[in-house]
Amino acid sequence: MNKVKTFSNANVSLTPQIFYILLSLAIKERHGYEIMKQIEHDSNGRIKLGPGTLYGAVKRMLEEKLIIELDTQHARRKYYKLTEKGRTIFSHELERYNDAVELAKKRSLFVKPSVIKFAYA
Amino acid sequence: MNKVKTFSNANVSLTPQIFYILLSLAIKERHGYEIMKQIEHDSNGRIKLGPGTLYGAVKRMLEEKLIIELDTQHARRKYYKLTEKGRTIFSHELERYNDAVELAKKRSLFVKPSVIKFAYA
DNA sequence: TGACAGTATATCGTATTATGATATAATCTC
DNA sequence: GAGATTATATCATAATACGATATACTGTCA
Repeated sequence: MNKVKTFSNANVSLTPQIFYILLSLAIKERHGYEIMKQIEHDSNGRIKLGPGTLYGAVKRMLEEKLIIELDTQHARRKYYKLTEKGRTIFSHELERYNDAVELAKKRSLFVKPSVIKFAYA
Repeated sequence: MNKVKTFSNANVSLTPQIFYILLSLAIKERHGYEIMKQIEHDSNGRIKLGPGTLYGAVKRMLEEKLIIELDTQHARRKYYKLTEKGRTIFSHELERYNDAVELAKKRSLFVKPSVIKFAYA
C-alpha cells in the first residue's frame, strides 16, 4: 500500500545503498555508471552495486524526488542531481551515523581501525 | 540459494536494524523486548523495531552465530549475547560509519546538527 | 578493421529483509 | 481483578537487493 516506506516511515534510516548514492551525488551530478564507481571508491570497496540495485534504487529515488534527472545533450548518459529534499535526508542520515559513532565511542566500543587499509584512499 | 547474504556477501554492510541490535548487545546481554527498547533509546527514537522485525532478525543472527542464546532460569525471557564474530562484524560496521562521517566532513557535507534534539540523551 | 575490454543503461526473476497485524500469556499496579 | 505493560512468536505482505541477462556504444591497439 505505502509506496514510500523507505523514506517516510517511522524508521528514519536509509539502507547503506541509498546512503552512498546520496553521498556520491552530494558533490556533483553524475550518471548511473559513475555513481557505481564512486560508491565503490567512497565506501573503500565495501559497497559494490550491480545494475539491478542501482537502477532500481534510482527509480525509487526519482519517484521520491530525492534526485532529479538532468536534461542534457547526452543521448547515452543520464545525469542525476540531488534535490533539496535529497540533501536534507542525506544530512539526517549522516547525523544518525555520527550519533551512532559518538555513542559507541562513549561506550568504549570503538576500536581504533588498523592503519593498513584498502588501496582506495 | 545463499542463505547468508546479509553477513557474508560482497557488500560488507549491515542494515540499520541489525546494526542497532548488535550495538544494544555490545554492552551486555539482553532479552528481546529489552533490545527493542534499547534500540529506540540508542537511535534517539529514529529506529523502532516491531516484533516481526526483531524476532526475524534475531533468528537470522542466531543462525549466523552473531549472537547466542543464554540458558537462564527464566522461562519467560530469552537472553541473547554477542559472540566474538558478532563483535567483529559490529566493529567493522562501526568503522564504515566512521569512515563515511569522516569523508563527509572532508567534503564539507557534514552540517552541525541543531542543539535541540529528542529527549532521549 | 576488427576484436576485445570497458562503458552505459535497462529489465527480469528471485532472494532477502522489514513490517504491521495478530495471537497468546505473564506480570505489574492500583 | 481490571487494565496497562511486558514478552515472545508467527503470518502474510511489502520493500529492497541482487545476479543474470540483454543491448549497444566507445576506446584502443594490433
